[in-house]
Amino acid sequence: MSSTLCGRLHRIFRTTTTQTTTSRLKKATTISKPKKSKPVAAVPALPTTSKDENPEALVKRFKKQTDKAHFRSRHRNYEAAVRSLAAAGEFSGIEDILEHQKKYDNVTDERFVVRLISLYGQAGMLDHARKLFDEMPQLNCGRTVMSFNALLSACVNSKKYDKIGELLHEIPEKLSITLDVVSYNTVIKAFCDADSPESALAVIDQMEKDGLKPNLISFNTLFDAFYKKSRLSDADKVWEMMQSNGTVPDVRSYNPKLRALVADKRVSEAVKLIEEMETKGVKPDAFSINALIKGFCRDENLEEAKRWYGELAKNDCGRNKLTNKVTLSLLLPFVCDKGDIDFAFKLCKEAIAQRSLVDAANMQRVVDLLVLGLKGEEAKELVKLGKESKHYALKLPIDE
DNA sequence: CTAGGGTTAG
Repeated sequence: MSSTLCGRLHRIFRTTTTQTTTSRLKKATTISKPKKSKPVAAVPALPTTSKDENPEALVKRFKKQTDKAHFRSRHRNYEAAVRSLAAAGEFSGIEDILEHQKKYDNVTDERFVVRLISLYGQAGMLDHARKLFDEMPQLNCGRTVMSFNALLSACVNSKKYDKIGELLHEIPEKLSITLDVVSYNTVIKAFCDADSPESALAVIDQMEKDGLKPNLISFNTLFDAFYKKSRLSDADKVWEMMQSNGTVPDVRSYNPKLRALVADKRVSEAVKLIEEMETKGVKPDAFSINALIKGFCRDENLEEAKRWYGELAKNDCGRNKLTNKVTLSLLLPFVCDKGDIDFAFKLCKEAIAQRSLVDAANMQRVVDLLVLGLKGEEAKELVKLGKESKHYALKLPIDE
């Protein structure tokens, strides 16, 4: 059975690769070529906890820390280290710390190895991911569709889309692995990222023929791809498919549409869509509201931008640091441009209180504007708060 | 302890 399933899926991959999508897939492949010597890190640069530590020290410290079982159980620890090393281009350090993990008993646990495979993928180190997958039997660790899926996903994260067809051809049949919905969804994601949403649609067809039912994630992946390309009528067809599949949309189905409407300068329709979501019991989140804020900032509608920022706080979806950083980086320069110093001051205080990092130059601008606006006390307060937070070395203009 | 094989903006 498994051979039939993946044989068909592989055929879709092959056909689409040899037809219209060839150039696109090739292009997607060549895009990553120039960086071939240095793997592409798929993890966005986020503020890390251990900043400015030199890579050798980090590797050494990390290996010592992983002697503790408690430390090993927290995937976030691994992600932070790998992200930081990848950002520094220290791929041998990543290899060092991940290979080191083989000495722990955890390697017999497939879930643990899956985590390591996906870390290699996030660091853009697909060859290492593949090698680890191949070594699993020697490590006394059983392989199921779960580790195969981790490997597929590593292709997507390292943008090596052309490897997916090879893996589908080579592995499932040989290892008697039956593909599941996650496998198909990963292939859908690969086609979407490789700029071939048409092929991704073909995968949906194939999975239905193979007796697997597409799920929410299958459709949401397609929504994102079509709306990103402003292909609203294609996306409408996906809504119909979803409906006939009996799948109920969630907030992540609506968010790409909100962004597309805003990008198409249809902000009032986006607002209506938010209302529709609420009617249907789908609660808008920070992504939904940020889409609107972005539109109102662009249209220079200060009142509406402020109102929706208030909605963020009300819905308690402004808690996330990263989310807040995005909101504030949208809003702060705009509010300064509009000369609403009091609101800018409030935003800065909230940013500091929530420890969500915003661009230091933007915050300095607020200090300067406060001074210009004869609000010296507020300016001083902000400088003091920035200093206390240890994140901002703000200066009063008179200090210079 | 709660999670990490698959889906969001910049």
